[in-house]
Amino acid sequence: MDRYNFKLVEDRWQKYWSDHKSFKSEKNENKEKFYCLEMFPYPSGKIHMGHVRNYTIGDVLSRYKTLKGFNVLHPMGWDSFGMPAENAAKQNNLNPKDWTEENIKVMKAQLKLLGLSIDWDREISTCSPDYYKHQQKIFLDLYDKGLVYRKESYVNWDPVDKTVLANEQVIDGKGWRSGAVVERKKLNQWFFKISHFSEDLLSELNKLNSWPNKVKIMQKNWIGKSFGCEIDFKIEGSKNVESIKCYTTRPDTLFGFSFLALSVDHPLSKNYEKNEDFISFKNECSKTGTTEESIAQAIKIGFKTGLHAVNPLDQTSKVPVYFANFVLMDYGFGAVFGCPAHDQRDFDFAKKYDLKIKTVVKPVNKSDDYQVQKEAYTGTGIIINSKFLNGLSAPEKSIDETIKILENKNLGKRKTNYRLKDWGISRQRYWGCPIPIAYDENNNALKIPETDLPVKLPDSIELNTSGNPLDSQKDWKKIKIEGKNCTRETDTLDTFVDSSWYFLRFCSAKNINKPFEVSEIDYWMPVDQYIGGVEHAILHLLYSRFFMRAISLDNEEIHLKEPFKGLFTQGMVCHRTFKDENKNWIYPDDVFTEDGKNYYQIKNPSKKVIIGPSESMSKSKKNTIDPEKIIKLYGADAVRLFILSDSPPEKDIQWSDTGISASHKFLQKLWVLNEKIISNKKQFEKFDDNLEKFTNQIIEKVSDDLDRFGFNVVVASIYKIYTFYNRHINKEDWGSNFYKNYINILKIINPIIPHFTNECLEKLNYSIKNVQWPTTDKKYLEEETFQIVTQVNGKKRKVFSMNKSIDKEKIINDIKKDDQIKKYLKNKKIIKTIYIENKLINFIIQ
RNA sequence: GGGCGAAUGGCGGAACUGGUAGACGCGCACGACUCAAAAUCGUGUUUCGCAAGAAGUGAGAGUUCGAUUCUCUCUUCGCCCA
Repeated sequence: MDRYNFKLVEDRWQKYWSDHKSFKSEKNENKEKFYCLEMFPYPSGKIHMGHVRNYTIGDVLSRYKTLKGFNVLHPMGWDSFGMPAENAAKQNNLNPKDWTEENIKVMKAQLKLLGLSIDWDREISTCSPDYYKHQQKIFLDLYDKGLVYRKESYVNWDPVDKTVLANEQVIDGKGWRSGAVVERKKLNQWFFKISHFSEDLLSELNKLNSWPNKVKIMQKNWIGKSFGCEIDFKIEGSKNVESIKCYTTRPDTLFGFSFLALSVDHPLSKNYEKNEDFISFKNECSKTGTTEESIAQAIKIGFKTGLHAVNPLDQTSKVPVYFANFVLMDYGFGAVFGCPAHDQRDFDFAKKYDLKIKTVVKPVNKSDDYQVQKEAYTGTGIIINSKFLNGLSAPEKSIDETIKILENKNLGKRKTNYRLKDWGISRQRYWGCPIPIAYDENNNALKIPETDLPVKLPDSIELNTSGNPLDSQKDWKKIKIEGKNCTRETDTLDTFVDSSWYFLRFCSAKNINKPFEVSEIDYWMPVDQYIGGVEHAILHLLYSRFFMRAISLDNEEIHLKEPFKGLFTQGMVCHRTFKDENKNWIYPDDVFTEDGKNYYQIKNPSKKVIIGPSESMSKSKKNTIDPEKIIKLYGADAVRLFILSDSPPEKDIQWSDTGISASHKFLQKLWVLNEKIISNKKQFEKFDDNLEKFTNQIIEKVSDDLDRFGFNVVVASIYKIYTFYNRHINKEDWGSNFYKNYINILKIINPIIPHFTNECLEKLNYSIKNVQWPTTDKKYLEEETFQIVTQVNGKKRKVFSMNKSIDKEKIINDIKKDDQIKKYLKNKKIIKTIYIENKLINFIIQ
């Protein structure tokens, strides 16, 4: 008997799949399709355990659906533009393209080691001109539809490196590389008008029944629909400004109005352009970053204009107008009315500049002379100190009432607002998709003619320049459009653009003329099951939903709004962390243990290791496990089995050495079982009912569990199957139905351990071509006997086995006569008998 | 601060619509094989109790014949937003 040689078996089947193009997918109108997609990876160098988990889940589902008779599309590609390539290239003096392509080669080989059922003929890479030329075409289409525009906007500026930073490169308000305090800088940038679809993106969330609720709620909050009021404030003290428009969600607190705050970019700032105090104030403001968080945390500062705003509900009340660093031009009208008593930010500002704090909402249980003290009161309550609004319950009634009054007096207008801002897509980087635009001498934007696409990135480039590398490419920048000398746009597209339509490209990955073929999209889209990390719950998914709408807008052929019908977000892979006595992180590979409790450094066995909590695997904490190493040690099937077992896929999983080795050992046991079964030469004649029943029931259970992503429970069933069959073959007669059932078992566990089961099936001379998921016979799914749980006053006392044919009266009478039950019923009056068919009986006694 | 979610043996977790809590795995214990160890196989394993039995799903209440499951309050933890 041979031991199971996973290396040999896995190599063999991977070669077989590759040679036979087993996972090649083609449109077939006669077959129901299933588009299974996992979020494609960034080619960072090596795959990590998160990828292993993500792609194993998708692979099991794809293989399951294939067996169920679906025409499955399961593609893979590379999200290959982005900063890491540019950074790596800078550090090692390489070309980002070479770095990226090398990584793709390595990672592709690693993915193949996992035995994934991917149609590699549809492989795409977003950094390839074959991909991004179509993206440039889509960009121009959206431009024509009016969904792309250019405006001045802030970026994070590193004043030392003289470069634009992404939000994640700003750490505690400082540049990640230089450590310099990041400033705000205004640049002309391109935007997608995602706000055009705000309402639709929000309301259609309801229809996504197969999305996790959590993700839908996150998107809803991100879009942030609010109902409020647009108010015109009369301005006194200025010759050229009569009024200022302002948006608020809390007009009901207008009587607590004590200042008007404007963004430094508010049109009114033009009047102060030459005021030196204002200029230095504006400079001060620019030292705050651009994220909402940094603005919220920054110390509130203001610049007093000397103007006054009149309270529309009380003309006698006039309050000062300030410019303030916490007001953004992007939200509302770049002006907010300050009500310090009921907004913490306004409260802080009022305290600092000694402004009036007037309480206008009191908690329900407080008296009318309630006063806000140390902090703003933002809860619900009753309106006070507000003349005709007094007594209204806030906010539910008061907001509506106030808006009505303002509208009647022509002082304001009801308005819906969205937090969702347009999507800024310009990036001042080299390694991204060039924006297909050029500018004429007057700085008018012109589209690059379609015949000139793709706008290719120059191959050789000096990356260690300050600012955007493309900007210093003098020759590349020059272009003639309609005979006019123009200069190319040197910004590239946000990499989120690349991933916003790749699922469409997979449908016609090799079409060189078009981004996609409509007939292919009609057949394959939408993605039936999308699988990925919850970290993309907002941006990537929202952008993709936007793209689908943008492409469908005014499109006669495509009318799809939602790209992903089903969504599944898997949990992270965690591992315990190790530190040495100096609190430096240590790799798990560099420690050892003998008792599983105390760990020591391999290089220094006398040094004890400090064990930290289990956290999601990350390079910075050095708690990563290299999948390739593990696959080589235990085999892909063992890794697949382990990564699916124990934890439900939506929750975090703990990586453990004992766990993976248990999976590996289990496969060895399963192999021994299979060898015993293969070597049997006996003929069996008696049909085995029990075997038939077990197998039918477990097939049904595994199907149900796979349908609801219960992979951990499926793995438990596999262990049960082993125990059952291992016992069963000790019997003299295995049953005439033995091999049929055993083959069905191999089929249902095939999605999880495909190499192993294919090998077993082949050894049984069973053709692995066109394998179908086994069907079950109802006859064997139901038991003729059932267990009836007998309770007395709700407490379990005894379990009886009964035949289903016996009627209720007889069952109750028989049970009452049972000695053990009699004990509890003796001298007691039965008040009530609760009988649940085939399940339970409960006697209620005094 | 707001939103969402979670809490079950020594550990990871199971329990579809309220109906036998602890499936399955890890760990542990005992036994078999072995000169011995590893590996492997077998048996057991919520707690208390010799037992009959009792208690038990983060804490406290509630609805119900019956609650891990439904409702309310609280505690702790996680994620997201600020």
